Amino acid sequence: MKNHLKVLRAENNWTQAELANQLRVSRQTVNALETGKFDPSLKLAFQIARLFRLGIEEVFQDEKP
Amino acid sequence: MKNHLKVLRAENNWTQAELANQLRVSRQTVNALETGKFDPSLKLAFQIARLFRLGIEEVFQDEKP
DNA sequence: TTATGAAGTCAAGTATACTTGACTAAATAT
DNA sequence: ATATTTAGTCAAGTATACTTGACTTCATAA
Repeated sequence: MKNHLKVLRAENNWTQAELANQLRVSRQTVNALETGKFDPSLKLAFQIARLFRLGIEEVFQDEKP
Repeated sequence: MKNHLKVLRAENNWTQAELANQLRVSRQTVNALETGKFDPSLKLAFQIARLFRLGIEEVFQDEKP
């Protein structure tokens, strides 16, 4: 699963900690998502898409569908 | 998180086992999703949306956004 | 009536998402 | 030169997604 989180965050000039606060997850979770350690839950994916006012498919893309 | 899985499956006249096979998950997982026991992973949500040729937001809806 | 298929559920186990706390390294500010 | 901020990472723990195997109940078929 690919995501554009790092780019979207950069566009908003947010630190990982600031993004984490808005999503109500830990800074380490944001870092792990950006560095591809794991994929978010569906719930968190919804929150992220909502925050950036995008569709889930715009933020996340299935690599091997 | 709400989902329309049961309706979508019914529209296709599939059993839970048949749907599970296509999604490559267990029958119990499909049942648990339909009966609201838990939400799918983002990966599985993508697979489900893909199978029914819908967007993720059309199949799943965040209850308390 | 008996058998079979489908849905629902439970227990116990494994895998993955997410947490807290701590530490390093690099960049930036003082 | 020193202090602070940010990103990245690790370990250990908790929460949730998903598995297998078994069992019950209901509906329909033989």
